[in-house]
Amino acid sequence: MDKGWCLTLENSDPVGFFSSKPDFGFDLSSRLYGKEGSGTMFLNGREEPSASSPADEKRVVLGEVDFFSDKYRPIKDMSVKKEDSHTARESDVNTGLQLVIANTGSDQSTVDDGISLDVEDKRAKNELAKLKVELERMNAENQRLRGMLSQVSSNYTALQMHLVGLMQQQQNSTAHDSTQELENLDRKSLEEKQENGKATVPRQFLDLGPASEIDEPTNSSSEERTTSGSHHKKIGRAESPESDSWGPNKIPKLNPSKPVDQSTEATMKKARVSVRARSEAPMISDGCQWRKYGQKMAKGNPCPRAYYRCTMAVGCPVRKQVQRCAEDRTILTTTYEGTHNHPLPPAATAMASTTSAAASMLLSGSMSSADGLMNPNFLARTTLPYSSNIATISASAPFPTVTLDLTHSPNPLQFQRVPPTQYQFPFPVPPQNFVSVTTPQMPQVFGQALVNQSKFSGHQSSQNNIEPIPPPQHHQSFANTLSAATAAITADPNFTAALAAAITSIMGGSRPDSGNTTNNNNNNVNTSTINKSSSFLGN
DNA sequence: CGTATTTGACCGGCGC
DNA sequence: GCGCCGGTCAAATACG
Repeated sequence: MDKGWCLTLENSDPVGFFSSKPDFGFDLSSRLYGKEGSGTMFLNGREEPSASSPADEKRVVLGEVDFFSDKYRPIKDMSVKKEDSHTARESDVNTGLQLVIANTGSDQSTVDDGISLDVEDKRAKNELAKLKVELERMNAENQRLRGMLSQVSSNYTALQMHLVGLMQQQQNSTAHDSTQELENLDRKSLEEKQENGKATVPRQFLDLGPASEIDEPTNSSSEERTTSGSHHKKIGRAESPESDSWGPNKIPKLNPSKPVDQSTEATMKKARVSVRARSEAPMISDGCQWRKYGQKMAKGNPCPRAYYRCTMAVGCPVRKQVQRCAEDRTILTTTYEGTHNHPLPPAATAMASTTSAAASMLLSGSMSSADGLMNPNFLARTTLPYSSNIATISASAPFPTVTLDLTHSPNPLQFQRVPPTQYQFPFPVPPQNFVSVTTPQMPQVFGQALVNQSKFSGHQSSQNNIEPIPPPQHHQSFANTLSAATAAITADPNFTAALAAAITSIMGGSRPDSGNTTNNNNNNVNTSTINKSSSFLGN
């Protein structure tokens, strides 16, 4: 094509013939330029030599060019004549496409060698393809590294928790409470089991959490929840040992005669994680499937509270309550309890890991707090220095509850008090790589969760979507928020217990998530609250 | 027709 | 002991 020629396409195609084509650009070799607005040109064009054509006539073949293979598939052959008016148009009756040729000496024509342009274009495409391949390779590598990091982190956590257990055991050996001794023995045996076990991650960590209960053996408040004979009818339905974890009936009553591990396990099961998030949807998306089994009007809130149970696996004990906030009905409070007894879809791992970590934090925090009360130094040096700083215990809640407030913009240093009876657990500022590194990693570390939720999501992750229902976008962002929350929680170097809990999930059987959750980020965990009942910590 | 939801009944804990 | 409350059950109903 001669210098000064400028070919443009105006797609007036009313039937969308061209608009349905890939929009990867134009083949510059033909010097065809898409004209957005009047109809985006999605086709590539190629100027074809036409021996018989006069100098003022151009023959242009429109076609598709495969981006990767660089193969060209002609679609339409058109020729245009240059006119004195500097502009010529040719319409195609079949497609409605208008090819416009102008002799204006525009800058597009600065390159007059179509062949060199073509070569350059191809080279660029090849380069791009190579880059893509490289990018994929890097991604794979990244995933692998994340897995390794997760493994290392898990091992570290296991070791640290083991150390904590040993230290506490030592402490207890001097201060003795028979129950404590029992607990220590229990921990030790559990740890030993762990060591002999398949995974490197301590399943027992979760069970160790509620140590505080044990620290307060005499008290009436803790105890024996589900296993005692009082509840009855529910036992039948529960197939897993954890199945009856939810319910008012299970409020702890300390029964010293019960094995320690049972009580601790029960406590773990009783731990709840509340997630506050803004959502117009009836439920937030957490990637699990739920079945509603009840709805009640709760006192002090005009909005009904809905009860759901996880239906992703038979006998899964996980329940959740969903209720709108009375003050701000755009805020949805979802409270989870229980541990899934099945693998979770990637989409569910964000919520799962978040809540699991939070619950673990709570439980371990209770232990630490209790220990801290008895042994401040120990506490300060071990698990939860933050909590020790603000660890005044609330006496109201029947269940230990962690509240993740995702309704505010991130303000890491802000300690926000939510319910009057709860105290805040300050998470440290998420690291800068919080989004790009930590978040994706978490799902790998935390394979299974304490909790999750349902069908609206499930598509946060590109692969393995179990949920059939495509999630609204806000669900996606919510999942990302959860990932961020998880990241924030786990970003706390002192938050080993949370890690332990999360890791426990892995042991729970779910395969690690590929961690491909991309981070978009409206993630904001600016606040977390811990609410510990009196029974939990003892007064 | 199978599954999910709704909704009133029921149960146990707790406070008075 | 009674009533309130939170939570669960299960029959009835709705839905696809």
